[in-house]
Amino acid sequence: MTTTPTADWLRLDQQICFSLNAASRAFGGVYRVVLKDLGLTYPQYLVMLVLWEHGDLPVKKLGEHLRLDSGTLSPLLKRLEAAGLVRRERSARDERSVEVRLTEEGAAMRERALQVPRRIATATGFDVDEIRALRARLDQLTEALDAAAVEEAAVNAAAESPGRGA
Amino acid sequence: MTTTPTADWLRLDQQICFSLNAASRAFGGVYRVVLKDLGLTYPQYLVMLVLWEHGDLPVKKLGEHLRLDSGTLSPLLKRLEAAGLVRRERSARDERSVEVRLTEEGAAMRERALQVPRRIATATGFDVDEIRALRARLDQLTEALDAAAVEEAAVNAAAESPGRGA
DNA sequence: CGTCATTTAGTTGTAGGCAATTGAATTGTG
DNA sequence: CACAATTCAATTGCCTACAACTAAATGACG
Repeated sequence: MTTTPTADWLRLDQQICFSLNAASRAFGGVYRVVLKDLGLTYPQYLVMLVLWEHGDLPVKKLGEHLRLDSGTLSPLLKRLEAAGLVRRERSARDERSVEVRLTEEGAAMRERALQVPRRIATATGFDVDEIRALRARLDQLTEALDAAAVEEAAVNAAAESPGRGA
Repeated sequence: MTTTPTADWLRLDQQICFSLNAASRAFGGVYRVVLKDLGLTYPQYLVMLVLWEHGDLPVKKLGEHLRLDSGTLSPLLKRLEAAGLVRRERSARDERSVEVRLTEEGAAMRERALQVPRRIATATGFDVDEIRALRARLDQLTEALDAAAVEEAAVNAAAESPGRGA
């Protein structure tokens, strides 16, 4: 049982989100180096991962896997297309939808990418089980935060227009 | 002891960095909502935290606390200045340096910000000790990654120009 | 004193991320 | 069928992040 003075709650080094941010950006640094020979940025690499795993997908599905919307994906996919790794084709069945397809070159890159996860895993200094445990913890955190964001948004909306409360 | 087929290493849901990214962005969502009445973005809030904790600081020091460089801080600080929370003044002793000072309004905002960490902590669904443990784990991860980035960069540099090896 | 390397902010260019809007296609409903 | 609501991708605008570069000021050293 550890009590903390209220004032200290504002200390930067107590903010979990700061540690999280720092770790995320540190990963960015490692990926930047490791992905350089593939010519990919980290988010582009994530898109390729999804395509390698699931095959061709509409932008919508891609976004669901990655939790990204079209505002982020559209320009990113254009860059992948310009790099020759991907084609974007309007679906014939549903003209609203755009299918993202791997090119030969994009599919071929998978082989070269196989070494990436191992290099990254090594860089973390964690073993497989530690990584798994941390992942589980983070996913749990994300779930709680997503739920809370909805809650908070509802509270805020109620505060702005005190319409019909429960 | 769990062996994983090499091919599976590319699976998105095995990438620790993805969980990390997702959590980081989920935090972003909560902070966006919680910080709305303060009119701050999350990185701006971090800057304010540092200033509240350490008082006026040159841009350089601010960047060291936050691991951000002038390319990120300069425009961000301009926005804080435009919002009236901060002043930027060329140091008299060293004209290269720019002191970032809290305005009355900026200092006063601290009171209103005191509630933020509690709301965020609640949103995580974790208790204080769980947060502390996760923070420690993440900081450890960041340290390992920072070290590895340097290693990898050295390897890459050596590969590009095979100059004098050890 | 003068020159040169270093330090410090700022700027530019590229790339994410996200909210809000737009426009086209599809679906549901009368 | 007609028309409204919905879905989907793209676009716009704003805010990070970071590499590479510029410009000004400082410090060290011959």
